[in-house]
Amino acid sequence: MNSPVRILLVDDHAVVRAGYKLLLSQTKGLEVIAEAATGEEGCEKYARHQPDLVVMDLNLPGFGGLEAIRRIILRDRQAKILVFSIHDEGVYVSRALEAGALGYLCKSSHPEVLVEAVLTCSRGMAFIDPSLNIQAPATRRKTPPSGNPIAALTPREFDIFCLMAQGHSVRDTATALSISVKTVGNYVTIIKEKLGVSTNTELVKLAYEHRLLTPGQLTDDQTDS
Amino acid sequence: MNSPVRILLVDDHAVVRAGYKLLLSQTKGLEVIAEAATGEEGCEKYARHQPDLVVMDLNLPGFGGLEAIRRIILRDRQAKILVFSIHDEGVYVSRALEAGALGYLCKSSHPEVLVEAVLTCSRGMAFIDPSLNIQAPATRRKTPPSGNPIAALTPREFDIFCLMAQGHSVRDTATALSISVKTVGNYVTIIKEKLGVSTNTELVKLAYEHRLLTPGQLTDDQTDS
DNA sequence: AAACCCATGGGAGTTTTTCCTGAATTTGCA
DNA sequence: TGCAAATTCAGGAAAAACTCCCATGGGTTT
Repeated sequence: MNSPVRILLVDDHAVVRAGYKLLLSQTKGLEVIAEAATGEEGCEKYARHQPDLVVMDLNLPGFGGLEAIRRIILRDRQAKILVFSIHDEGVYVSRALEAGALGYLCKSSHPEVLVEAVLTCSRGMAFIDPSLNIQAPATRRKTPPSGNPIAALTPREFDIFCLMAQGHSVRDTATALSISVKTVGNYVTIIKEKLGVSTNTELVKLAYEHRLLTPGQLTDDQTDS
Repeated sequence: MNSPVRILLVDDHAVVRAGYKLLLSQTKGLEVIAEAATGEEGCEKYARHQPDLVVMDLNLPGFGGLEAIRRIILRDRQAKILVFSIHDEGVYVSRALEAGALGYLCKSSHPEVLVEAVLTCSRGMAFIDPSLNIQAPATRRKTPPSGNPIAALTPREFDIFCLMAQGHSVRDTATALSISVKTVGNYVTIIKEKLGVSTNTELVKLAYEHRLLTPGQLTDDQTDS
């Protein structure tokens, strides 16, 4: 505990970042040395500051958090990344670990758990929020298949599935990921086949059914008058 | 400024609440006296503590933030509610104001803006994040004709919207309605324009957001990996 | 090293969408 | 009642997206 743990915060909500920063700085030995709002910025700041730990949201503009994790890991196999997402779905947890994350927390976790997770991960140990009763996936970089067809998607397919399910067009998705429209088109075809659907709209349905997306809060007072 | 502003925080993410709490307590004169994680709890805590100001997320389990706002306002016409959401779309802003909110902020706003908004609203004045370049200040508790765009659809358009939103293809929809594929295609284009979206997938999203569809029960195991 | 999986995209043909146009029918209302 | 506006329906042409098939290169596995 001589030198503090230098942390990079990646989250697209400025206020939320500010809150975490305060929260973390409550614990001595932790220091937020940089912040980023997008995946791109996160990668860049990682390279620049070489933090001891990254606390990363998954839902980021541009290429998402998963891709950011992959890119960081690509540069630094030893990077310690703690995912801090609003999603408590198992799929996301396994995807994040698969991408190279060391820990996974949910934003609805208890604040003390955040600190605990940060400390644990900073020592290079995995930490998954126990309240997310996810059976320990053990080592990172494992992809055991399961009954859920979504789990059968490759990492890249999953990225594209997420973007498409959020309502993006093939073109937008391609732009966001900086790859060819053709590639995305081909992926979408394969994804639909793997998931057993025939339209893009069914993809979105599936995402909601599997709680990868959750309906917002626009309550509807019928035909307002 | 003799007595501090007593604040009720409503947000379903515990860590996020903890962050806000710290952030707000940085400013003297502000005091978070209660927290709630759901709409129900928010209403209950409001009644119990009679805070000077409510900082409310919209995305809440149970009945959403909007409904919570309505219920609080129903009990206390003078309640001061500052919405603090991740959404920066105008629809959400007008919905919130319509429900009775006094202010609207986005989580990606600058942290200083949060404090400013809290102070402003606590004095009973409206505050809408300027960076959300929203035009309508709209006196609160007014019901502007805006309403939801889905209500603007003609009956036939609505039929087609529903079918498409359920994941059907244009072809299937045409078959189901015994009209030409061309006709349905044209409708879909118009519907998308009316609803302000550009892809079919966004149509499905919209249907879920407006609770025209709700995620059903998962049939397959959701505990993957 | 041979065999695979994965990510990436080109080619080409098919299908869907978009945009523009025009018709028949219904509706609103003055 | 009558006429304008709105609604429903659909064709054609060009643009976009979708499919299917194939090829390359980098990793892993065996």
